Amino acid sequence: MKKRVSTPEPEPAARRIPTQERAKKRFAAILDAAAHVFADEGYEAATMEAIAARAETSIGSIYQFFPNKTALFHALARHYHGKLRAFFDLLLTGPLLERPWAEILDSGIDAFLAFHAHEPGFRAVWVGLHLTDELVTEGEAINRDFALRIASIIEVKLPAVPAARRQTIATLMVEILTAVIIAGARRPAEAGPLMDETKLLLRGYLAPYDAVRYAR
Amino acid sequence: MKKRVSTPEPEPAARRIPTQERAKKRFAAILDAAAHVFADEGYEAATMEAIAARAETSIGSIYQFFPNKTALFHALARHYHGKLRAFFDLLLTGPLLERPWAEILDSGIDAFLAFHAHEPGFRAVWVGLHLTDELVTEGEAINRDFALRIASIIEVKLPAVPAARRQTIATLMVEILTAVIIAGARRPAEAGPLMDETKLLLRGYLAPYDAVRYAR
DNA sequence: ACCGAACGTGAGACATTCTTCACGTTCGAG
DNA sequence: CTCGAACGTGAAGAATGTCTCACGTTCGGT
Repeated sequence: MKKRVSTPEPEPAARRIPTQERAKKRFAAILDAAAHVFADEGYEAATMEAIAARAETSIGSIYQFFPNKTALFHALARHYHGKLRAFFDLLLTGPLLERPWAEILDSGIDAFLAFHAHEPGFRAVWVGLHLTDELVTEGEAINRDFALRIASIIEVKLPAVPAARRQTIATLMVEILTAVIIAGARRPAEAGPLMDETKLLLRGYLAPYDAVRYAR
Repeated sequence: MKKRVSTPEPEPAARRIPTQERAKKRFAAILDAAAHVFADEGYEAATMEAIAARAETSIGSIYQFFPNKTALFHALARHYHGKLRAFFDLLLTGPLLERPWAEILDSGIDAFLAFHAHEPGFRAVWVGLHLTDELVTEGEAINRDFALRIASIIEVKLPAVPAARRQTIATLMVEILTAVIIAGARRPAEAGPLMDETKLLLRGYLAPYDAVRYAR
């Protein structure tokens, strides 16, 4: 279950790629089941058995497509990484970008919240990705990607923000959003107020830079 | 390793309480080793074997004092909870509280950072406490405690903050500090700038309430 | 010096989970 | 309809990890 420090990672055996329709369906069902089970139990506690059961298939079938548990999790991570990309592409090319900064902030956060609510496995993957060294790399990639997109929005909408701090601010925003969403999931009763306060926080914090454009 | 839904939790057997000096030393060594191993590997991946090895003792000795792995982790959590309490008591009774808000914020964060750096296991415990349902309760207790102390500082130093939002703000601050510290540990190179930006963020966000006292 | 209590040990019982594989089934091209 | 390839299955193998327990050692009061 755990890799000893010296193990040279025995090159995960290649697996079958589904060609028939039923195999594709099964593949998708496994991925979906994995998302739910990982979300409910966490990476370590989730068992292949449970995932197979939830996908209404057998353990053997999972191993037809994924060489091991880690690979399954990675596939899920890539899946969500792609979805997050699509989400941002939509946001960055849509009409929202023409609105004032405060509105982008509010609506962007709401949209991201909706994305989270709609993809139950995403949070689990995101959290799980920072758990073990094995998975951190993938998680960092998603986070960095996320931060880069935010930085590009800041560059356009808040040109008064010093370029040197732009990336740090974007990173901080990602970390804060992540933390608040996770906290909200932990205590649903506080989720609403906490999120509202977070919006106020981010708006208030960056307000000086937003004001510049009107100040001169 | 995992509890099945119906298991009625078989009442953890009582363990020996160390009376002799050598037993106390061993007890402490186990706790210390556990902190490091949990920090390095995470709760699930940490093995009792590894903890015993690090404490330079045998597995059997651990089970002399702790009925199971969870209990060991809980003991560690209580240990750090106490230390955090002491940390805040020091802060809340010290001369720092007489200084202006911005200074309390900066110095308080620095002190908390130092606390973290000085207690390597604390972060691991803090993170681990939110991983499995089994441990969430303890983690929430620490977080709530933390937030209450911050709220009480806000009440004194920033009386302009509406009472209704005080607790939410304090909770948000705890979540943010946690997130930034964890992120900093993940990417040490960015830790400094990220923490500085966090200070700016919190200061800027609450500045309006701080200004009130001088404004009238 | 003596002795009961406290202590320390680690092999192994027991349990869980990942992963493989040989076998049976279904599909679809010809 | 035929047949090879793709597919699905789950019992069993292999690995790892938690926790117990019978035994040997050390301590400290008398």
